[in-house]
Amino acid sequence: MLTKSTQYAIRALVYIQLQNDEQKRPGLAEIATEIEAPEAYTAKIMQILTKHKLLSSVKGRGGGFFFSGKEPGLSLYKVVEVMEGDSCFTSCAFGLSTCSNGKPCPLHDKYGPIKEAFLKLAQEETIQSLARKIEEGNAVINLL
Amino acid sequence: MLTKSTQYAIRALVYIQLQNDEQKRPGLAEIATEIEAPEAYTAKIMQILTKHKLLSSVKGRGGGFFFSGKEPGLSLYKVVEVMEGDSCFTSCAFGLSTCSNGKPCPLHDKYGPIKEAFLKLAQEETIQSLARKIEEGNAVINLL
DNA sequence: ACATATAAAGACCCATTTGTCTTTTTATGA
DNA sequence: TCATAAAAAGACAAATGGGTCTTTATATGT
Repeated sequence: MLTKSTQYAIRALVYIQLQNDEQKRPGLAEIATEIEAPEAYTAKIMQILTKHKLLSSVKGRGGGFFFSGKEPGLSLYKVVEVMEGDSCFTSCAFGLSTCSNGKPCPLHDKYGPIKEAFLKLAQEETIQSLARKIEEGNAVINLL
Repeated sequence: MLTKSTQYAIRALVYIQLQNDEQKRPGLAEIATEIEAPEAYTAKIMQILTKHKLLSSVKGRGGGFFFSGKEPGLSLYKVVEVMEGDSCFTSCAFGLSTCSNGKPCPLHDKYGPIKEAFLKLAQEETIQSLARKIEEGNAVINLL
């Protein structure tokens, strides 16, 4: 499972993309309310994201968060990597650091493909592709 | 990812099954050493497992842990459920409590099958089936 | 019967994640 | 130009997961 921080990050980024698509740059307070996350904690998460240049921000009056068109699609993989590292894509379900094709743990053959599928999902889906699903009415991001 | 406690539990149970297959009942110290886990912490985990009757134990001289033949195969699902709950099998990747087929989050359709596959794995594989893989030389549980 | 080896129980501690509060910086609109 | 709205930064607090230590209960071999 992804950590709560990662989930907040993904929800926030998707919300920002949706707003950007309507020529708006949401601010922290608005984002936190919308994704149902504590405001101060959301601030921390946004700081991590901007520090790693996953999106842009401007301070001061009329400021807020946005994707500068320059950034290409932002994969979920990248977001997860920045928020919690990539161990959820790589580590052995048994917790064996030595687990490999040569020295497989008893779950290696069955769990491997699942991890693969998850990695593929994270690499192929982007904040933008998720936002599009919502815009096209194929998904919702309603928390209530 | 499974928690460290769950991983310790699975490793311990598989080791006990392997020893049982050779008519032995390993004790706490031996188990902890073998699975490379802190002894006192392993004790806590064993207490949880016995309290939930996932395996049996005897105190005193010559005591130790064992599966009374009565217990049928012990699924990984059951172990996970006892150790950390079942949210890793059920919860939404987006962290939306409302996520469902009717109100799908943007990852619902692609992540659902992955969760399904993981659940199936956990329900079908048992401590005994894992132990058998090791006995048949198709897997190892070596930590070094 | 008893000493002893062993599991069980409980109190405690540490690290990480999650979350809050206060202060500082900075861009911008009036 | 300058007051102010906003993000950035940093210190702190709470909750949880992981881990240790000490004491208690009990089964068993002698």
